[in-house]
Amino acid sequence: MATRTDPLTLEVVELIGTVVARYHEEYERAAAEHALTGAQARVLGLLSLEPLPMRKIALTLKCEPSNITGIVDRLEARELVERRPDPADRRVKLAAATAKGARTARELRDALDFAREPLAGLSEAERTTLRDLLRRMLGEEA
Amino acid sequence: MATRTDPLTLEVVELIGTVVARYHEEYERAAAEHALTGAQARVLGLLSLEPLPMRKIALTLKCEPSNITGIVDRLEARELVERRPDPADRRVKLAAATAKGARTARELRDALDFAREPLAGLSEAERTTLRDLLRRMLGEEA
DNA sequence: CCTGAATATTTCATATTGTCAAGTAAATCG
DNA sequence: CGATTTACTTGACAATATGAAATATTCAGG
Repeated sequence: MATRTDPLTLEVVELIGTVVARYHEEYERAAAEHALTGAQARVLGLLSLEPLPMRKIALTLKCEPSNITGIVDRLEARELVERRPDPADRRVKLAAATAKGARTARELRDALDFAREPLAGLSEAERTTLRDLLRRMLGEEA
Repeated sequence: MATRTDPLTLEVVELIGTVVARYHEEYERAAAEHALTGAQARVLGLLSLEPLPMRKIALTLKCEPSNITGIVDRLEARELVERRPDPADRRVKLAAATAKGARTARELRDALDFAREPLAGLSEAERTTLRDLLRRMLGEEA
């Protein structure tokens, strides 16, 4: 239990807190530039990879399915996303990014400079070390 | 610009995204155990360090001052925080954690095991390396 | 000192996000 | 076939966020 309070560990925890805060700021800023909220940007980002059932979006974002309905409604109203029937199961609605939505998602990703520009200051060997330490910190499943 | 798209950098960026998601989950979970929202927990955490003018809280959390009014209202209703006049400027109200609020903030901090337990799996030398890499990634000001 | 601009906070209107409970439609199981 | 489960939507409500307007106070210039 020595690691729970030793100064080094506390400092790393605090640095991670700073990383989290910085990441969020950047994410919200990038989303706002496209007149999207953070939640909308997250859903659009997911759907730009592949169409997903509403249920799956809720599971991924760990929120209630009823919440996703509204977010997709707003994205759909702006023609960034569309609902399609699932041919295999008529209960399911697949949400999919439109061409316009995919374009917006790409621009959003490009705008997300956080951790990309700062990482340029690290050598390849250092980035490898950082990757390995983060992987181990996040555990096996990551 | 090679670092903007090379696989190693993208993987590190993705790992950081995972860290951010995990941190948030844990933070919300810890707050919920005390029947607090994330925003309330953040404000209470700030005020447990020192009393602050409402304006300062808004600046720190990068949101509108009118937003803070409601959050402090709810914390005050639960006697976790109190508003005091600022003797130096009668326009200002200082929000301060009560004894009960300070206790809650401490429990909250202790419950925030994220990154503390996982870090136990890293040796001291590795934690030092991680700290230095994070510091450099965050830049001089961190 | 007095007036006008600036500052700190609150209030109000409004949008988004989140939860939960209830409702509808479709699939699945016995 | 009938009962249960699953997927999604709807409605009610709380919290959070923004922006504009209102109030009180401070401050700066004349």
